[in-house]
Amino acid sequence: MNNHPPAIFLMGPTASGKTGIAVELVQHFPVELISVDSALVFRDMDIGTAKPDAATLARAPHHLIDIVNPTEAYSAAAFRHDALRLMADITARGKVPLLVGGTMLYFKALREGLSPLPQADAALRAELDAEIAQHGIEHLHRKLATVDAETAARLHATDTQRVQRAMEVYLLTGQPMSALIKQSSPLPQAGEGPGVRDAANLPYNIHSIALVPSDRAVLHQRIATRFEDMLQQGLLDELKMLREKYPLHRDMTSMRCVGYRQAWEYQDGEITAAELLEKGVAATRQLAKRQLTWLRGMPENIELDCLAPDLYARVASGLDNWLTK
RNA sequence: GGCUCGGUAGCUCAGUCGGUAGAGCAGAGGAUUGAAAAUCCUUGUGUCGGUGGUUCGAUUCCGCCCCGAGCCA
Repeated sequence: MNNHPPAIFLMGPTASGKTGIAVELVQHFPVELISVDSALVFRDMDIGTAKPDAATLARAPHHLIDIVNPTEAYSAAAFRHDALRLMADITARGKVPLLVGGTMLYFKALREGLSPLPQADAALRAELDAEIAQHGIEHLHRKLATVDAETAARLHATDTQRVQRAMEVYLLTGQPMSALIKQSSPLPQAGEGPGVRDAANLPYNIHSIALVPSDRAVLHQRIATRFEDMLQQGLLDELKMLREKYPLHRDMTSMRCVGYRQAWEYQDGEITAAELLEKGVAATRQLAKRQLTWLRGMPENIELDCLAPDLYARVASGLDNWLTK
């Protein structure tokens, strides 16, 4: 091992029970929680994001929850910055940072680092949006190919978000994104083990736990029940309140969140109540699937079945062994 | 009880002028560098309701039966 301080990752798909485990851990271990969740960052978005309630948060405070308005943008880079600062603070207090959440890109950005690319530029994105609306994304992809053939080849011509981002990077820096990435190369080279990677990019010893369901159908059932509960708890009222309180637009990041997007479509009369339920549940299942795909590609994880009745005991004993080692 | 229209992939449906069928959605797998709960890629064998008949060959035409919806009694 090395002399780096300890930190814990607790990852899992939506509805896998991460929060419950984290809240329990905080009462038995000297840990402080950092949320790794791109939706929990938004203030006033509580029901649809399954945010822990006030009583739970009082008992088990989470960093990086309720830190931006739904009209604002957050990002993987902002997360990495915030998380590194918090991890240092927590460590200085003699506690162990416990990073819990389901936004796997954030975990990856934290663990492996990010290339020094420019941050998003709202004005430029608006210009590119207009160009895409007028000429189509394939046109922008062809344009990208003339200035950054390598990135254009890597990206599918219909991947609006990535093609636009690659063009944004080029226009902001005058250099192709592919070249900028190579210059910095913070990502691990072939042959490097995870230990080397961690040490190089994240100066902590990581105990990384992945909660994965042994039976997908059971997770799907949980997801359906949970979405029904959200509707009962007033997801639609919450969205109504949000739309009154903030100048929201449906293509803002916050309003693309699972549940809110479908609720918005319902409120605008585009889908029926039955479709809202069906689409909301399906979108949540698809989110869980993508999260599980990420986890499969992270071999350094300790995998535990999130459906196991003694899940907390398993997590706790593993943690106990690791911390006292 | 009579008439009409339906019964095709998990769901909603298209289609085959007779040569055993295909879309959307869902599902599954994958990608993932400042929007990531985003964005995108790949993936469709199912007694074509059942059973007889006509035919070289029926999911397709005909008869009967079953199920559903509607109308008339």
